[in-house]
Parts: sequence; structure tokens; C-alpha cells
Amino acid sequence: MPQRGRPRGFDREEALRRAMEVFWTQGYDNASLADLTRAMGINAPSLYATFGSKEALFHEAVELYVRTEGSGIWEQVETAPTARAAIAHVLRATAEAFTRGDTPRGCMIVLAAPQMQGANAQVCDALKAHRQANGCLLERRLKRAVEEGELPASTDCRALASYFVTVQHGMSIQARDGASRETLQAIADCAMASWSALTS
Amino acid sequence: MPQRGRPRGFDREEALRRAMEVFWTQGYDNASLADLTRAMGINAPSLYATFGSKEALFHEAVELYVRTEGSGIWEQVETAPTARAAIAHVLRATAEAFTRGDTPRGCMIVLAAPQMQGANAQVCDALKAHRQANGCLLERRLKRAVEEGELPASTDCRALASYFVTVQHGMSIQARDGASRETLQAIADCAMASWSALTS
DNA sequence: AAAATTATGTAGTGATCGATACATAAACAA
DNA sequence: TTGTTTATGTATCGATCACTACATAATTTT
Repeated sequence: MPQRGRPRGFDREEALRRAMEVFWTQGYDNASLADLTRAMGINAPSLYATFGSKEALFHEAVELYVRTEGSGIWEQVETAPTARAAIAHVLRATAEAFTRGDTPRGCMIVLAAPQMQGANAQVCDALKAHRQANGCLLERRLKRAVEEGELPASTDCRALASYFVTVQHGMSIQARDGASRETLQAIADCAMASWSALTS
Repeated sequence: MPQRGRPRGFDREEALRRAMEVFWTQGYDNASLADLTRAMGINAPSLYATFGSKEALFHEAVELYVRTEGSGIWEQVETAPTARAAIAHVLRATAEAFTRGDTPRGCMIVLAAPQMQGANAQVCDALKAHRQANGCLLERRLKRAVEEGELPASTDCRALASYFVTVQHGMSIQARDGASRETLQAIADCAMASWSALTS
């Protein structure tokens, strides 16, 4: 059955993308409905009719972020030939993505609600779950590398995963503070310099 | 001349300490005056008469934080016998301080206003300045280590300082996400594992 | 055509935000 | 005592928060 009633006067995906950028830049709480509707080019009733609530809009924005902005960083972890190459790519892609110029600096998942005790607990929990998923992704990749013989059985995969995820999170703060792409790349190189010491 | 007029009915330092914990836990924007006055045990007019404004109270809270909570992490950087010992202490003390149990997890300077684009730009700038001061402190210590012969002249002191500060910032996110002291200590050990590779 | 359905713009809702006016209380100075 | 000064509690300020009631516009169905 085709759509009935008056057709929507704006592009849903484009409006969501605009909302994502507002949340990315200002965080969940600091992004007011006035900010959102202005950036999206619509009025509040259209926002609520289309997305349900500010929180529901945020969750959709997070999914869009993970699908679009985050994929270039994390999607190659499974397919990279080695765990070392996978993690090196994560850090290199992070340095590049966080200083792209046409997008806000740093990671929305890290920066949008770090207090963990704001007005909305579900928002904090969703972001925390995404952060921890990245850690688990790295840990699984490292464990696979042990199974495949790339790394010795004595490797502390959980510690390594926590370490590299910590560096990647810290890079969000550095990026927001204005660190250049070269600086972020140097940080990534320093982090990778511990590879041989950590895997022997 | 002694004080005139009605004496203050509460302890200024204690009230400031309570306010610091609220800002530390909830961040600047999410800490409402109702939250602050409730924690401080005073009413709004007393807060304004004593501290001036929410922003001024926050700045005082930051100074108190740096003076009390941050000192155990950073104060030994200059006095440590080697740059390596200094940075190892920073990371070790961070793992301990961020999981103390009786204080909020993670660093107030990192977590209190990371969006860098909230309601108040001066709040963000003040926190950013404190973050960068720590990076400069490490960089100066590393440069001194080069001069003293601990590190080779080829050492990229700025890159190393950025790297270790990045790890320290990332540990705030991990701590807020619930990482144990052992996990944070393991992260610190992984970060230090790159020392020999980075200084040769 | 008329009815049904969905979207939009205007104009507001009560709640909460940071901040204050004002009268009163509690101290010292005269 | 009387006056001065500072602090406190009550009760609020205008602004902004997320959100929505309602009438109207724009489309499909009958």
C-alpha cells in the first residue's frame, strides 16, 4: 500500500544526519531541541512525529554514527590479515577520522555523555555499551590471533584490548583539544611501539 | 580588623568540597543549583553571596581538585629521579586514584565538560588549559631527561608527552565505564611497555 | 466531489534552569 | 541602646527546557 495523507516535507535521513552532528558536537544534554530543530530545518512537532522523542532521535543518531563514521575505523578489525595490522589500522584511521575538517573532532560515542550520571541513564548506558563493544571486538581479534599462532599463548588479550581502546578513547580528548592529525598519528605510533614488548 | 556582621553559618571549605564532588560526578552543565545547594547544605543566596556564581564556584572547585586530588598524580613529575619513573608514577597513581571508592571515578578535568561547546566557553577553556598543562609538564620533564642524558637526543619529547597524556585521559573513560583497579594498572603497564622502544 | 489520513506551523504547556529581591536574623561598632 | 554590616530563608524572577494541543495544509481513498 502506498503512503497516505500529506507527504513529509523533508528528507528523514538528511535531518537525522544533521541531528547527529549536533549531538556529536554538543553532546546529548547540551543539544537543545531548539538547536536540533534549527539544524534539521524542521519544527518540533515534525521532529516528534518522525523520531518520537529527543532520546529516540539520539539513539537513531548513534546508530547512524556507528554505521557511517565508525565503520571506517572498526570494520576492518575482523578482516585484517593480522591482529597487529587490525589495531594499527584502528589507530591510524582514528587519527585521520578525528581531524577530517568537515566533521566534529573526536568520537561521538566517547564525548556525547561521559558523565555517566546525567538526566537520562539509558543514553549513558547505550554509549557505554558501544564503547565496551569495541573493546570486546579487539579482544576477540587478539584471541583469534593467539589461536592462529600470530601471538604467543601467554598474551594477555584482555589487557591489550583495554590498552588500545584506552588510547583510542584518549585520542578523542586530544582531538577536541585541537591536536593535529600529525600529533594523533604520532600518538598512534607510540601506542603501537609497545607491540613487540607486549607480545613476546 | 575582625569580621563584621552575622557570621557564616557553614564551613566554606567543606561546602566547596561538596560542590567539587557534584561537579566531578555530574559535570558542569548537569550539576544544577538544586543539586549543588542540596549537597552543600545551604540555600542559593548563601551560595551566591559566598562564591559569586555557579561558574565561579566551578572554577574554585577545579582549583581545589587540582590542589587535592590531582597533586598525588602530578606533583612528583619534577622530583622523580628519572623521566621514566615520573611517568610510571603518573600512570600508577592514576590507576589508584580513579578507583579509590570514596571519590567519583575518573578525572574531573577530563570528564566535567568534554564537549568544548557547551553553555559556557570559559569553563571549557579552563579545563582544556589544565589538560594541556599536564602535557607540557610531561614534555618539560622529558626534555630535562634528554639534557641529563637519561634519554637520547633523538627522543621526540612532544610526541611521548602527548602519548602518555592520551593514555591518562583514556583511563578516565575506562574508570567511568567501571574498569577495575587491576585493569587500569594493566593498561598503565602496557603503556609503559613501549618505553624502551620509544627511547632508543 | 467528500471523507479519511498524515504533516506542518503556531502557540503554548508545566517544569526546571541560573540567579535575586526582600525581609529577617545575628553579629559588631557607636 | 541604636546603627551598621553581613548572612540566611522564603519566595520568586525571566528564560529556557522538552514536549504537545490544535487548527490547517496536503495528500490518498471512496
